[in-house]
Amino acid sequence: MEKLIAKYRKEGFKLTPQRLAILKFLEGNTSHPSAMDIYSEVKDAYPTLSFATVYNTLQALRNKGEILEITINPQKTHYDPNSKPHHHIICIKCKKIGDIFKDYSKVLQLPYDVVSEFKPLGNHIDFYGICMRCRKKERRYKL
Amino acid sequence: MEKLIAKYRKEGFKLTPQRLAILKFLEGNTSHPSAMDIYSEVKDAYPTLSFATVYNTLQALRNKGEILEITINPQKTHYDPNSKPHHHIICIKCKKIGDIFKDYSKVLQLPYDVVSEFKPLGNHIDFYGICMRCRKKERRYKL
DNA sequence: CATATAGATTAGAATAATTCTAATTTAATA
DNA sequence: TATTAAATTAGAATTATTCTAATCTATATG
Repeated sequence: MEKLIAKYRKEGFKLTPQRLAILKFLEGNTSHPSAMDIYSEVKDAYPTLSFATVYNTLQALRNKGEILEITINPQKTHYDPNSKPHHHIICIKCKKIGDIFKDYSKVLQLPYDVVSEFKPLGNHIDFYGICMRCRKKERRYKL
Repeated sequence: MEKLIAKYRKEGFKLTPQRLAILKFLEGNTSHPSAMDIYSEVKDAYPTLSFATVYNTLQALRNKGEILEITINPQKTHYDPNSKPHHHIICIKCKKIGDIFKDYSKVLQLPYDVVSEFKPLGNHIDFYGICMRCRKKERRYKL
């Protein structure tokens, strides 16, 4: 965290208390929060916090490649502070999102007609499934 | 198309002229239109068309599994009338979306810790890349 | 063919996420 | 400590989508 902060300062990215609070909230966070989630949390410590600041900070971090946008939910964007490329698995019942750290690039060969039209740079997989909790719930109803 | 319409009628899905126009617009359409795209097009033939009808119809078709939602763009949902499972490749410059018809399920083995937490049901891959047109444009600027 | 009615359509209002604005404040530097 | 470019703020604006309640109509039935 300290190193990151020094790097930001060097880049001319001003470290305001609000931004530090947002960074702290995001650090190691695997809950895939929305802008609202971040706002609610940080607002407790900084009651004058505005959405503009949250969005502004998220945009800056996205441009730096420090966080990833998750667009699974058409209602609102979620953010993932883990910038290492990884994939997601979403429970089709409760929408819980799990992380998958595995690189499939080598096995994802694209068909010829696609390669001739696009130069591929990366990939992201959304797996769909049902999580433990929801599976247990389903069973309960069936019995 | 005729068969599909007969099927819909049997299911009690009323085939109004507006719906037929939407279905006709979507049939074989590979442009991944947004609700607005559909509205604009069909409005020409049915000037009283409302967004409610477009969304209502899209929702019904989605529930039937006839169309897929594309959530790549956080601004708005796009729709894909090709209900066969397939993947997408998105140009990071112009956002053009291409279709990829290939089943990668067999090579997408999930790590153990994920399988113990989720029962996987399906997957969708978004590839990122740069399309021909944008690559040509880039080259032009560099020279 | 006329009728009944469940379901569809409509205009416009409501909602919700996100972006914009313009005035004020502040982190970082000198 | 003063300077200033950049950040913060409240609140307005924007945009996609959903809701509402009144009206209309595709379909099934007599």
